[in-house]
Amino acid sequence: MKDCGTCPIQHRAVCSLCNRDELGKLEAIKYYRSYEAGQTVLWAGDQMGFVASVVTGIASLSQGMEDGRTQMVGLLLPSDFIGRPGRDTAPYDVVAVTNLTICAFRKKPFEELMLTTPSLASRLLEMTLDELDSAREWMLLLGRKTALEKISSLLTILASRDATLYKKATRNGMAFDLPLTREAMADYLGLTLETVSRQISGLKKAGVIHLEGKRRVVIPDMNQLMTKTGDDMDGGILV
Amino acid sequence: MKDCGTCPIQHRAVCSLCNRDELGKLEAIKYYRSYEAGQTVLWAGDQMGFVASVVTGIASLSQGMEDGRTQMVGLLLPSDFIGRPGRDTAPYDVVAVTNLTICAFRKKPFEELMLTTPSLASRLLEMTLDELDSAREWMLLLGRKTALEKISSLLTILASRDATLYKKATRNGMAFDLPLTREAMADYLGLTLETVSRQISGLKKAGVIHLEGKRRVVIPDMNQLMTKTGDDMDGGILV
DNA sequence: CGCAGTTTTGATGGACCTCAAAGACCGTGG
DNA sequence: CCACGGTCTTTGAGGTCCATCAAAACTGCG
Repeated sequence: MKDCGTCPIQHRAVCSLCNRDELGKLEAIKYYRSYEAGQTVLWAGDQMGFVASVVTGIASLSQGMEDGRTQMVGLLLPSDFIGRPGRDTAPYDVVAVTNLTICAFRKKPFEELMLTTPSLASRLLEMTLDELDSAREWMLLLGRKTALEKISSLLTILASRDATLYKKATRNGMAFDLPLTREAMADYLGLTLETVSRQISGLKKAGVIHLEGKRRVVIPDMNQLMTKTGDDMDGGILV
Repeated sequence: MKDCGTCPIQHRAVCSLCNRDELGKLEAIKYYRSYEAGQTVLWAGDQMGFVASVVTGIASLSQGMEDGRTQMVGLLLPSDFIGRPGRDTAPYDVVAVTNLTICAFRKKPFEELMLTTPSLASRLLEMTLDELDSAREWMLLLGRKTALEKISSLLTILASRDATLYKKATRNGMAFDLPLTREAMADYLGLTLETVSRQISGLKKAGVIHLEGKRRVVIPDMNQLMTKTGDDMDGGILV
């Protein structure tokens, strides 16, 4: 996977607008790193020598309070960007949720390249604006949704991301793997792990979802799940 | 206030890195608009013909659910940016919290200017990354803090913003105006207005704050307020 | 004054947290 | 193969924080 030409995320990553020449310059300063599920990629406050794109796997961004309470503030999926040009310490803990591979760029040269490469800067702006939108959507979830709505929203999002990944539409009977532990879900949703577990059991008993083992979720009726999210469903296209 | 040279926010706004020549081009496509407190600047879903900087006053970004629940997802203060180049409908309601003046740029020409003006694009990226950080900080507040911690955090933030505005440090005995109604605070904090009122009464009874009228807040001991926020205080510099 | 909007205060209930223990899953080693 | 321990998950009982419902007090204004 040395070559950007065969990169699975090239069409969506920070480098997606770069031409062959610009990709060449990026290749010169890039290197891959892998982490196992559970490993910490960066601790909040660490010096960051690189910025990076997630190539495969999932990472989380988390913020903690002194007494141990933590809140996940972002899930990084393939093609998402880690780090911030112009700042040299990590603001959040970055943890590999699943096995993870990233395409890292040495920070200094990357920042220099940004100055002379509008296609890089403008794609990063676009991605950052998208992330800001997701963060704000999550604020609505954290501030106003009930536990049931939170869980349903998370499952809906994970289902549609899984569908996107395999280029399929969400549909009745679809199944996907839950990459997160109950605790990680709780941290993301602003709940306790017990509440997460109870709500999932509730959805299972109500027949909205089935579980195959602990980690595989089957959704017999996508519409039914979406009615539990509290969201407007006008945009929900079912197949 | 026609001239960017006398603009109070020029040094922090999206145009802060522009040279005289670039400012000239911006002046050609800009116009001021004013709104009274309570007026809606944009409805979610509206076509946006412009992007803008807040010059004076405060605006809020809010997201609503069908059943009426709402969550404020951002507070826009002087120098903050409204709108997103590359998208033409507003994602959130934008409401003038106080009397408000904005410096608007026609969207199409602004987008064209962005393509040829790196200082504009890079400043917007920087501002967007800062906003993303604030949004994530707010996620911690919404997901994990208690009502008392939420109120205390909001008061601390408003106090330090007020101090910044007048180029003073936060200090014991400082006073500032609460620009938000109880309901607006509740929408921002993910609480009900009754809970907001009760917590403020509690802080008042505990002597952590004093109220002069309903809207002016006096903070006799900034440190005491900050211990209520739940945050790490290592950075808190008192005068 | 009287009215509308905002804020305060009270009483009650419920959603979710906390504490606790048991059950399921999985790899390891006897 | 099964026993063993560790991790993750489920389930239960009880308590608390905050939402909800309701009404009164305050504010500003015609």
